[in-house]
Amino acid sequence: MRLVIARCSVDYEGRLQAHLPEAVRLIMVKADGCVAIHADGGAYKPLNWMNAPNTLRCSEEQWTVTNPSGESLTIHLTEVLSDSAHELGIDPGLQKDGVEAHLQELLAADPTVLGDELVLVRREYPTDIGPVDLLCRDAEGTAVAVEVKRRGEIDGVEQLARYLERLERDPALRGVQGVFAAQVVKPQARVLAESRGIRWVEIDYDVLRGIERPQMSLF
Amino acid sequence: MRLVIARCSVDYEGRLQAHLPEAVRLIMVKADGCVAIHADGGAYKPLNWMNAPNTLRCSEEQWTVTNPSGESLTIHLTEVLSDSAHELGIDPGLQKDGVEAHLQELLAADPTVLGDELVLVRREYPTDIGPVDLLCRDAEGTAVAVEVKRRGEIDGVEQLARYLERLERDPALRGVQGVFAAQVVKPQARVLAESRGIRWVEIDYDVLRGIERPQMSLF
DNA sequence: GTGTATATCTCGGGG
DNA sequence: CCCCGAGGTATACAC
Repeated sequence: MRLVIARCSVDYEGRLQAHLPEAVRLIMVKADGCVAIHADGGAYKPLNWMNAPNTLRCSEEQWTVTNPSGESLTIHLTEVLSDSAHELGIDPGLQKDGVEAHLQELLAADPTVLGDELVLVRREYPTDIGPVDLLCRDAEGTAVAVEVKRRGEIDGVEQLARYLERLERDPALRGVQGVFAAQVVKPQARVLAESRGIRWVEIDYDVLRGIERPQMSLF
Repeated sequence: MRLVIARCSVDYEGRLQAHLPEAVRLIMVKADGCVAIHADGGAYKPLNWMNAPNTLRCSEEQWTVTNPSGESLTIHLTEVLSDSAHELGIDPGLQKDGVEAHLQELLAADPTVLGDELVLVRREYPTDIGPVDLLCRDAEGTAVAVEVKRRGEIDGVEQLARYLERLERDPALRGVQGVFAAQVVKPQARVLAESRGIRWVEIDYDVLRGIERPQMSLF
C-alpha cells in the first residue's frame, strides 16, 4: 500500500464527470491497483476513487489512472509532502454475525415464531422474479410466504407483495398469505402491509437465538 | 489525519458484531474523529470503520472507539510499523456533473424527448407520499407523470406506480399516464412497467445535452 | 428528529 | 458477464 500526502487537483471522467480543486489530500494506492483520494473528514468515503483493475501511469507531476471500462482519473500533483509504501499481505477478512441471512436461518429452524403451527416448505422458494425467503404452510394447509428483513421498510413490503402476486398464479399455492418479518417494522411499512393484507411481525433476534436450542437451557 | 500501519485485531459491536483476526492493516483517523481500518485491497470500503462523532481512547496496545449511539470498535495493536500525522486543512469539495438532477433539468427543458407534444406542468410535483419528478400534459390534455432515473430498475417503477395511484385520486388529474425515463431501463423494470401500464423510455444523456441548446449549433 | 430517495453506491451470489 | 438483492449501506434533503 502506497500512501502519498500531496497538494493536488483531481479530475474524474466516467460514469459522471467530477472535479476536485487543488488542496492537500491523501492518495491511497492499494496492492490491487485501486486508488482513493481522501480528505480529512467525511466518513470513510473518498472524494474520488478508481476501483481495480486499473492501469496507473505516474509522472513527476501527473498521475493517470484508467480502467478497462473507459473511466479515468487524472491527478495533478503540485507538491508532495509525504510518500511511503508498506507491505500489508493478504487480509484474513471480516467475520460477521447478525445479518439477514442469519435471521432467515433462525426463522427457518422455527417458523412458529411467525405464526402458530407454521411448517417450513423451503427456504429461497423460487419465483420468476426472484426467490421468496421462506415458504411455509399453516395448520389448514394454506401457503404462507415470508419476507425477512433486518429493518422492515416500505420497499420490503412491496417486494413481498410482488412475490405474492406471482405465487398466487400457481394453483398449488392459491390463497397464499404474506408475512413480513423484521426486527423493527417501520410505521409506514406497517400501514402498507396492512393495506395489502400482509401480516407483519417484529422478531427479537436475541430471543430467537435463545429459543433456537431450547433443550440446552432446559436440561 | 493520522495514519498508522500496524499488526492488529479488531472487534466491532453495534448494528452487528464483527471480528477481524490479527493482520497488518492501515488505521486511518481523520480530523473529524472518524476511524477506518483498511486492508491492501478491496476498493475504497474499509474492513471496519466508525463514523464521526466518536470518542477515541488510545493506550499502547488497545484503542477503543465509541459513538453516542452505543456502537464500539476495539483495536488490539500487537505491532506498530508506522505512525504519522498530517495537516490537510478543509477540503473545497467535489464538483459533480451528470447525475439524476441534471437529467431531470434537461428533460424539464424539453419534455418532447419523452413523448410528442408533451408540455411541462411543473417539476417536483408534490403528492402526499413525495414529489413526482415531472408532471406534464400531452396534446389531449391528459396528465403525464414522469419518473427520472439514471439507471431504471424495478424499485423506480414501483415508486412511479405509487405516485400514479395518488395522482389518480385528484379529479383534475384523472386518467394520468406514467412514463419511466432512464439512461438504461433494466429488463425486469421493463417487464414490471409494461404490466403496470407504464411506458418506459431510454434517454441518451449526451444527445440530451446536445439538443438542450440547439440554437447554439444552428447559428 | 424521521422519512424518502440517491449513489461513480459497494459487495456478494446465482445464472 | 449481467442481474439482482443486501448493506453497520452513507448522504442529502424535505417535513
